[in-house]
Amino acid sequence: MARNTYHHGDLRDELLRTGIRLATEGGPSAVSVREAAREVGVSVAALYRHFASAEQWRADVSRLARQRLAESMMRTMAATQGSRSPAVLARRRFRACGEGYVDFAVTSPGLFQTAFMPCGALPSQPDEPSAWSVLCSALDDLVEVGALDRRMRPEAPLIAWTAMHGLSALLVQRAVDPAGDLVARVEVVSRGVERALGISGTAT
Amino acid sequence: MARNTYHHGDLRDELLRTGIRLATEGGPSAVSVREAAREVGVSVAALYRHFASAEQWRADVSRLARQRLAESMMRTMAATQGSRSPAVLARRRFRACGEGYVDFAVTSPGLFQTAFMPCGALPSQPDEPSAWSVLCSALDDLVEVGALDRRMRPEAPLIAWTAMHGLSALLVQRAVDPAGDLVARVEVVSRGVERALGISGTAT
DNA sequence: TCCCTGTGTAAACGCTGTTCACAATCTAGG
DNA sequence: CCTAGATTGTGAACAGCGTTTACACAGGGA
Repeated sequence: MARNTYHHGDLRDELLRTGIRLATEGGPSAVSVREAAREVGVSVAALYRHFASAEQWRADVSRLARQRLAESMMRTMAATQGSRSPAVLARRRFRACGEGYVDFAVTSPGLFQTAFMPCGALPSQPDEPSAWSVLCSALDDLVEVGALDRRMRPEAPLIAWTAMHGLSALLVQRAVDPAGDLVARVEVVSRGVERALGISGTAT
Repeated sequence: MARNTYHHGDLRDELLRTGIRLATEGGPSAVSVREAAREVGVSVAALYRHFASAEQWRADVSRLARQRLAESMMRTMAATQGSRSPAVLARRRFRACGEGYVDFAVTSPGLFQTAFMPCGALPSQPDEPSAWSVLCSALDDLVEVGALDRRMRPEAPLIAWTAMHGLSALLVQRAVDPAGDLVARVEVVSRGVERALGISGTAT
């Protein structure tokens, strides 16, 4: 980390990585220009060679955080064990999709809040992995195996995303008391989404 | 507003009201101690006679904002026109409950973000009106008229709240593109919640 | 009347984001 | 190789923020 040359060579990326670490440890308010510069061992003004403003830097950190969220969802989905039928596998993977979302929020609340903190334009590049695209691919699989009615497909992502994001946000902000059983709540909301989408075979 | 006496007499409340106004106009980042003191026409340190810290003041402003949210829901519900049967009235009022939530978020995004900004303990006093209690009374009405299965009642508020809060949060943060039709999205999520809860008579 | 408690003030401290002139380094072209 | 220019990092300054401190003003009870 400690550089030996005058020119860092990878300062922009390291500032972003440091921002992610600060967000993970202390939440949105902890991701400050001066702290990041201190951690990297560089002058404060150096950041302004790579970002137009602190706000721009924070927005990029936030975008990276959303990317981490999508990766968490993909990891949880990938860890889902295959079953006999592709139908129950698709349903399990859809479940895992939402569980990965909530899991990311509760295990990294600071990073989750940073991912959705109020900062300018949220829409990410269309090519990079997003929670939306991961969710959509899971829904496509459900349609493919016949577990989700094709006519429901257009409105499905909004219904699923709002439910899981709402649960995550309220948990992170302790708006629902954190003493309660977490997995039970995730189960309740997951089954609610499945009923809302009319996903067949939810009896398991 | 401009006081004539040395002692203000109502400074605490006016600082809270000013905080609400600042939040409404500029969002969470605009609600600062110095700005509030400037607006009220008082010294900065005066605030510290009434609040332990800026964080405490902000937390109280946030609690007031959540109260405004609950009031918005109640207003929308109260404006719902009565119908022939109490059953359709209860369903309409339940719809209005969620619509009032989302409406508050999109018409006062700064205040909504302030209501749920990351600041310490969110749980409000049990006696004051909260979005949760308003929602619960609407659900009780649904059970009363037989539109909602009593066995669904315990998990109903979590399902309904997470959906509406998620939609509101994602709309406010522009995570779903704001160009789309707003009322259509609210409709989609509302119907999803009704299917999730198995509310009868959703064909209207 | 006097004093004491409660409330508002002014000034200072360290923190933040931002900008400036300047210095060190890397890179192209001769 | 060597120099000119572009790129990247530095240090100092500025204003704004939250917080604390010692002090000034007002009102109520002995």
